Order: sequence, then C-alpha cells, then structure tokens
Amino acid sequence: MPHYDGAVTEATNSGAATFPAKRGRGEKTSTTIYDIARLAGVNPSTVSRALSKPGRVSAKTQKIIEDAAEQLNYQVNPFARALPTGRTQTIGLIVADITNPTFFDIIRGAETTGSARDYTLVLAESAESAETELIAARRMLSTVDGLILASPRMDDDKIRVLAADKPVAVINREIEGVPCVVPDVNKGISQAVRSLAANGHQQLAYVAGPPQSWMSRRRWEGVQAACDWYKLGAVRLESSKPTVDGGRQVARDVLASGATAVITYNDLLAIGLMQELQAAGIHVPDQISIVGFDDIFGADFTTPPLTTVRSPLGECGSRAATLLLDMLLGHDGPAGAVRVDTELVVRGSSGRLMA
Amino acid sequence: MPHYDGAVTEATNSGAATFPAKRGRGEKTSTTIYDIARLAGVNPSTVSRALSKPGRVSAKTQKIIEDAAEQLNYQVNPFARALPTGRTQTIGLIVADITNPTFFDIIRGAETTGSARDYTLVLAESAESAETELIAARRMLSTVDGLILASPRMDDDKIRVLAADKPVAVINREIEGVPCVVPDVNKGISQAVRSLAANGHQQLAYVAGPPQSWMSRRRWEGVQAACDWYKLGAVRLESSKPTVDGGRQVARDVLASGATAVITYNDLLAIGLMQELQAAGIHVPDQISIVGFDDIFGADFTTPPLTTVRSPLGECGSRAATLLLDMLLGHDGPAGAVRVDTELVVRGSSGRLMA
DNA sequence: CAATAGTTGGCAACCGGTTGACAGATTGCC
DNA sequence: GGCAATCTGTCAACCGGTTGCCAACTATTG
Repeated sequence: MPHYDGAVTEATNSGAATFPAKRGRGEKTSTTIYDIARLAGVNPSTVSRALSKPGRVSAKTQKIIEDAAEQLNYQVNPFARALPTGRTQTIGLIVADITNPTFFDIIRGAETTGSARDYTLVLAESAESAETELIAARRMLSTVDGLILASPRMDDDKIRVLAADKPVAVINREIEGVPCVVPDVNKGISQAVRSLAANGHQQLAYVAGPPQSWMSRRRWEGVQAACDWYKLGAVRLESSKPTVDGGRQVARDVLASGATAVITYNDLLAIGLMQELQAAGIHVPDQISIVGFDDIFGADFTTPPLTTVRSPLGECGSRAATLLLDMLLGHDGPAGAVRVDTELVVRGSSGRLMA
Repeated sequence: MPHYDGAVTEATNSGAATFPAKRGRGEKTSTTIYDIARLAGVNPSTVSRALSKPGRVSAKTQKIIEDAAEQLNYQVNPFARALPTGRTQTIGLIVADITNPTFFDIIRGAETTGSARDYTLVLAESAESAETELIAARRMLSTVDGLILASPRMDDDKIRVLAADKPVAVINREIEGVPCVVPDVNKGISQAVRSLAANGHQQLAYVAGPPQSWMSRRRWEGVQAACDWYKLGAVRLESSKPTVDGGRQVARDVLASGATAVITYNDLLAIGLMQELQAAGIHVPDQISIVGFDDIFGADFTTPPLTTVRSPLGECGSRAATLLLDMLLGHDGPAGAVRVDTELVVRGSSGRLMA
C-alpha cells in the first residue's frame, strides 16, 4: 500500500515560473483530494479515507483512487491535515548546544529512527540556558507531536508540565513520571576506577560539568561510590564550562589537587585538560591519567588517544524516539527509566603511574 | 509591538490530564482568535488583523485586543495560519551527513540566523546519496518556506527545478540561476601551496572527495593552478569516501605517488591519512606534510595539530539563511554567487621537508 | 422472499486562521 | 452644511484535509 506522506515520484512541473507563486490567485496550486475525487468520480471524503484509513473503503475504489492520486502526483498538504487532527508527523528535539559533539550521535539516532517511521525531526538548541530551553520547548510543542529533551537544563517540574501537554521523552536525566533514557554510568565508572586503581593510582579528581546537569551529579556519585569500593581518595573540582576551554582552565586546579588520575564530566573537558597539562610539560599518562566521558567524535584524534567511558549516544537518541513514537501510538510510557549500558574504552590517556 | 509567534509567558495549564488530549472533543483546546474576539468584543477578523497586520486597525482596538490576547495567553496555531497563506515560518536545511563535523557549523549558522528572524530550522540528511537528497528535498519543500542545500549531491537541473518552486539557497556549490554561498578556495589554496613550496616540497598529491562533489573538483582545480604557478608537480588521488576511514585507506596510494606534501579534500581524510602514515612509522611533517580543508572541530586535537584551509562554515550557513530570508521578503537573489574568504591555518602537520 | 446485519460512500460540519469586498463612521474641505 | 476621501470593523468565503452520521447497497440467514 503506497503512502502519500512523502514525495516519491518525479514532479517536474515544467511551467518554469521565474519566482515562486505568491498564492492567492489560482496559479500553480498543487493537486488536492478534490482533484482526485473528480478524476476518480467519488466524493472527496472517500479519497481522504482511501489515502489515510486503510480498509475503510472497498479494494476496488481504493485502487481507482490510488491510481488517480498517482496520475495527478498527489501529495498531502501537511497543514490541512494537521489542522483538524493536531497530528503533524514531526517530533522535536532540543539539545543544549548544537556544536557539542556529544549531541551529534543523539541527533542522528533520533533522526534516523524518526525517518524510518515517517516522522520529521525538528531541531532546536537551548544554548545551555534553562530559560531559552523552556521557550524553545513551548514554541515547539505547539507544532510537533512529541518532544525529546536531551540533557535538559530546566527544572523537573517544568518538564512535567510540558509532558502533561504532549508526549515528552528525556535523555540523560531521570524524572519521575516522564519516560527517560539514561546511560547507566555505574558499570563504565567501575571499570574506569578499577583500571586506575590497578595501575597504582590512589588519588582521583572528578572535574564536574554544569551545576544544573543532572548527569554531572550522577557521574560524581558514581565516581565516589567506585572510589570508596576500590579505596581511592576522590575530590571534586568545578569547571567553568563543559568545553575544551573549560578543560584548559581547570588544569591548574587538577595539579593543585595532587590527584594522579582525573575523570572528567565529558570528553571536551578531558581534551582541553590534556592539552593544557601537556603544554605545561606534564606527561600523560605517565604522570597523570585522564579519563573522559561519552566517546565523542574526535576522542581518538588526540595524542595519546583519550580513554573514555562510552555512552551509546546514538542508541539513546534512537531509543528516545522509539519511546515517543510508541506513545504517539497510544502505548504507555515505560514504568521506569530505560537504561543503556556504558563501558570503558581504554586508549592511551590512562595507564600505569610512573611516579 | 508584541509578537505571538512563540510562547513567551507561562502557560501552566494546571488541569493535569494524565495523557495528551486526543482532540475531537472539546477538552483542553487552546485559545483561538475567536476567544479573543469574544473577550475584546470585536470580530475575529479584526483580531487576526490586529495580530498580524500592523496599522490596519486603530490603536485603541489594537490595545484592547493585545491585552485580551495576553490575558488568554494566546498563541497562533501555525497550521491554521499556514493553510491559507502557505507561509510556515520554517526553513529547511539538507546536509549530506549529519555526523560530518563539516556541517555542524553550517547548521549552527543557519539555525542562529533563522531563529533571530523567527524562523525555525528543519533538518534533514541525504546520507551522501543524490536520490535520498531529492526525496528529502521534495518532502521538505511542501512544508517549509525555503530550502538550504549544503553540499548538494544532485544535478544542477534538479536543483533548478526545486528552486523554481520555492526559494532555494545552495552552499558549497555554484549553480547558474540559483543563489549560492561558496568559499573562494583560491586564496587559501594559494597560501597553502606557497607555504609548501617555501618548505622545499616539489611534488604534491591531492586526495579527492566524492565524485559528485562540485567542491572537490573546484579544490582540485585550485590546487592545479597554484602548483603550476609555484612550479610543483601535482597528482590527484581518489578516496573511497570522505571520512577518516577513507583517509586511512588512501595512505598507501599517497606513499606510492612519491609526493611529499598532501592536500586532502577535507579534514577527515587528512586525519585518517595522518593516523595511518604515523602508524606506518612515517613522521609528519618531517617526511610528509599534510594539509586538510575546512578546519572542523577536532582538527587541532591531533598530534601534530592539523594544518588546514579554513572555510568559514558558520558564516556560510548564516549567509545562506540570510539570502533565503531576504528572498522570502521579496528581494531578488544575488546576481552571482556570494563568496566568502578562505585562509590557511598553519599548525603542525605541515612544514619543512627533512629529506 | 423478507428481515437483518454489515459495508461502503456521501453529506456537511468542522479545524483556526486570512483576506477581498463592503458598509458605517470620521474627518477634511469648500 | 454637503460631499468626498479616508479609516475601521464586519461579513463571508476560502485554504485542504478529517470525521460523525446517515442512507443506500450488498450479503447472510431463516
């Protein structure tokens, strides 16, 4: 059964207007279900049913209408459809920072999964600000069927309000009553700390991310717990921002802390930190081991390549989209958060301490 | 004059429905111009004019209506608006590969510029395929006001057909009759080749990108011209794909070519190539100099950091968006292509030949 | 063959804005 | 004061689909 949600066949439209029609007069308006109805000799409502309600019309009429639709190169007008139904076949995704590679895979995962089910992804960015995020979310909410929030910065309550309005899925944060996809960091962190302990490290520093970041807190808790278990000292350091620059700036604090192993909130911080330490003549990993988070694009470009706790970000995006689309089909959200596994990727930036 | 295109104020909506309304029954439908009209004691059409046609209604009525709108927390229904007018306040952007960092800055540039003028960006990816691209473009074209194609893979003619339908702007390719934003590579390439020549190189290899890529051909032409001028030999090598992996695979050919300096179609190829050469024990830049293209995120993570010809990608995205939005305002597209400057960024991967 | 149940297609009322045409109210000017 | 010009708001017809309800038609069954 062919779908008419996307253009499939050629629509050459050879009347070469020099400039797009302004509409209003009847010039070059695209084909409608009324055109099809006329050609097929049926009522427009029958056409509507044939093209969107499988099984509602007889096979014979269905065929006639489909042929007519194909002949006229019909494409639904998404707005006309959205107006009475409220359904738009789009999902929104809000990320904190479009240029942060952490989100690339999330975006791609969501886009791919959405596309596969005939949904278009609409993207917006919050520039790491809770207010901008809320505004973007509201604006989007009226035009999409559902919303994915990746690493949201706004309060839980605000998110719940949004979720009461339309289906919402959250990535990288756990919120009671809202479907979430969260990497379970404990496994990856345990592996990382165990590996560091085995390599002779005794004092570890965690470089935290933005204060509003749920995930940053979560990771710090994980680090503390693992350090307890493996008998390492753990100290928490603040970063100004979760970027390469922020990493450079925190280098001084890292040195002052006396730690020989560092786990950072994300890979960008790790990369900046490593650059700055190396510039100060410190050898990584002989003098200090560095472990990042996320395994972003470029994490293996560095020298030494970055050891990192990989979160399956593409999977997160894809799972969130699946969750959302299922909810749009009327399914309930999952009872608890969906957890995906993390794992340590050992590369060159961590290793035996050569004291 | 306040705008009602995006939500600005709180819309708490405390009636906590457990699940989004299915529509159809009158539950929780949002406020319309009819509600405002009733509250303000005027006709709906007056409300419509007050909110979208500045100056058409008297200042007094305007005020009354605006107050009523604010009180009821009105938000336009974009679909209802789009249906009669065809305007959607969205622009589409199609990129070849969402995970290719080259496009990150383009995306951001377009998004930022669009947002600033109250347009939402809709993103799609073509997976480096001309057909997928065409399908995505067609699908989008019916729902957006204009379209930006970044590094398109389809024929010029197909693009012209799209452009006849709605405003289209193209990045990284020049097409007669369609507004384009193109980095002028000559300057950057000249700088690169001069620098290589000055460092004693005599034989240069260019690693090409995808055969459909206009920009790859353009860059090769630039390299040839510059090599002629500076009296270097130039040979062109093919890559399987314009990625890190493709760069690794081409390393063998580079060595076989006898070239001591390599310019690659993009930074990803350069990075992969460098990794593979280093793995084979070759020293960069002492034995081979490598110059990439674009200055993507991560180009300075490598050791040595990558020398590259920077294209101002963010500016390209932003300029293309501006072009498009101006066309939507009725302005003509620019006569020729808009050119932006490129420049050589010298880092560690290029330098004196130590033969 | 009549009664009944199940299909199928048509009618018309929406969804929420926009806009051309027009009439009533104001204002300006001689 | 009379008349035209301008301003302001209303009416009603769209835009292009969706859908509840009903009537006609077909198939089933006793």
